[in-house]
Amino acid sequence: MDLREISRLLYQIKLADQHVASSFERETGFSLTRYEMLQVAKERGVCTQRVIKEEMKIDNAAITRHLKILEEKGYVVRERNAENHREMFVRVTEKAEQDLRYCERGERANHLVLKALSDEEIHQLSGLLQKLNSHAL
Amino acid sequence: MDLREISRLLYQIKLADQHVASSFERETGFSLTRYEMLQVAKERGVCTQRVIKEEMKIDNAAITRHLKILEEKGYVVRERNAENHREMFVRVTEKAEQDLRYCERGERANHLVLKALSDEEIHQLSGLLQKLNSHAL
DNA sequence: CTGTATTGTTTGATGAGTCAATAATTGACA
DNA sequence: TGTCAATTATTGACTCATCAAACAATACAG
Repeated sequence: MDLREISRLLYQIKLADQHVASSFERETGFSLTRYEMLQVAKERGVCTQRVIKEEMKIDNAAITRHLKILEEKGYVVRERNAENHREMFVRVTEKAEQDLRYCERGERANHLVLKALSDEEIHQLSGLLQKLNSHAL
Repeated sequence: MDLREISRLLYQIKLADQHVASSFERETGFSLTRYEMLQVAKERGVCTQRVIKEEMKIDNAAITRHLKILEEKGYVVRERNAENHREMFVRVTEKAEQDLRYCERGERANHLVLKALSDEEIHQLSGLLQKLNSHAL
């Protein structure tokens, strides 16, 4: 297993990410990251940006910027925690929930992965990625 | 298989890409993309940017910019094809070959993936990604 | 040949992510 | 109380990717 083979594999991951993320956005109208962000926020109920950051393993700066955009679009409401003014509470709006439900309903739900892989293979892939990601610092 | 599950999977791919690419760069000193680019160019011998673009499935603009950087660092030489002035020939230099050989030798060769996954699993992952990527336009 | 299409590369604008620096708030404690 | 450290969010500077537009060189149709 030499470096060349590894770089080939890693480059395949990069390509997969690019394809898959752009097709997700094309088909749902949501960027993958912001979709995930909304879902996390929705599942958590009202929560701070820190919680989202930890769950998504994304940079602080990215969180702030995405949430600003989501706020402008009316998908989330943000307000400082009155008891700890460092924290910012985030809550998804009814509008967001509607739009999410809408794009879930569309049978456009991501074709790319489903077309390429069987349920069994998707499950396998997910397991491998989880293993890989859990080894990252 | 609903959209939420899919987005989780896709987000895992994104995270894997980020982890893996940054650890590759940390450990080899080469950005994954530029490493791959040098390898492709090396394997092809003298070739045009178009060939690299097709092999790597990367945007034209990205190719130009990476190659400029590689040129500044003395890793490639570029010159116009005398017989077709639209084309740019690329050739990797001796310096590049040396530095590549050097970083291959280092037993630092990418730990992350190797630590996380067995050879068997890496093989599986590679197969799944290939399948996934071949379904992208 | 001469205009039109096509090809290969380059450039500019934009979006997403990082890290590092800063600000603001809180908590601990001498 | 006053200062020092830690926490949370924000901002700025940078990299890397994309798309679209521009460009120069070539090919080709009449």
